[in-house]
Amino acid sequence: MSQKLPNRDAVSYGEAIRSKSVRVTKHRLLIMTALSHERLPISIRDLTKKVRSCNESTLYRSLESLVDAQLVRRVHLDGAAARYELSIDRPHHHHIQCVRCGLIQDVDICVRSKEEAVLRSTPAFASVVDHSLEFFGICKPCASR
Amino acid sequence: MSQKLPNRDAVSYGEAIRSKSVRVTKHRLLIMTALSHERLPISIRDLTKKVRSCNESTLYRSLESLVDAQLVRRVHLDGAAARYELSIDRPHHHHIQCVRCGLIQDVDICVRSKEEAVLRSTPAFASVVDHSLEFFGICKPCASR
DNA sequence: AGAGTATATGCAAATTATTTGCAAATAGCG
DNA sequence: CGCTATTTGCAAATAATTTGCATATACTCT
Ligand SMILES: [Mn+2]
Ligand SMILES: [Mn+2]
Ligand SMILES: [Zn+2]
Ligand SMILES: [Zn+2]
Repeated sequence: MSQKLPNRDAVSYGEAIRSKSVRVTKHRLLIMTALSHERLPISIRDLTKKVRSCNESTLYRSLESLVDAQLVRRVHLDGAAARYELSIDRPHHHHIQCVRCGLIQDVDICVRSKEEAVLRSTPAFASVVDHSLEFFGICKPCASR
Repeated sequence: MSQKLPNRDAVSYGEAIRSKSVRVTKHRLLIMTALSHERLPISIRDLTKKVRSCNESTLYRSLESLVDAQLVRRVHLDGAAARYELSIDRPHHHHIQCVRCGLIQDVDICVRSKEEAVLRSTPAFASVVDHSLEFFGICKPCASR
């Protein structure tokens, strides 16, 4: 799971962005490149430290666009702030976080195959377009302490 | 799925709370009773309107305790604010929300059976204690509009 | 390449969400 | 009932997210 960050170049992200009919801007490229350097979902607060040239409002607005375009995923773990990670270049996945120390790791379990069952059980819905899935546990160091 | 709110009395919630070695207070009983009247996860902002006698700080702190005690679940759907729902009196479940209109419905699909696989794929973790799972889709009215 | 238009960004301010300190109130225990 | 650990109210701090508006920029068309 995870690891092996392809670290593509900005041009390549430009193509990815354009293909979703989202405007390719300097900031969006910077944001996606910054995210590509992260191994785990990062909060906007932390991202501002990595993309200094980008105003915080722009971060919020750009990430919103990128999430809509499915180039980035928004993840809710502990704490009130959302975190973000690239959703291209690495396989779709989810996370597990230690409730004691906050450690986060990727996990490759997914529920996409359950979407059909979801639709069967909720006749009010016509389709499933996305899902969020996060596990919480206790990491080994915390368990043996 | 869902529906059929047992609407138990405060005494009964008192026992549930005590059984988790959490102090039984007037506010906690009021909060759990208020939650028992909700069909869907509710934000703290909305909950303050239902539990007028309870200070907002108390709501935050009480809900934190109740979540820790697993009597309440915290749910992240659209928007920045967390929502809360009782986690007793009705079976463990998750939700699906329409990305167009915000409609929320309960879903009985779950991933508990995948926890073992999660542990196998993340050797750094000793146990899984919880998970969050939410689906997003398009409801039929929105789909045919 | 240049003009025109829709969209993005900076900046400051507003709003919303959550957390905290501390004194007073209360629950649980004997 | 009296004691002690917790909880609560209140006000204030902090954190997170959103918004208005003037300016800058991306993309389309010529
Ligand atoms: Mn990840
Ligand atoms: Mn529910
Ligand atoms: Zn998935
Ligand atoms: Zn579940």
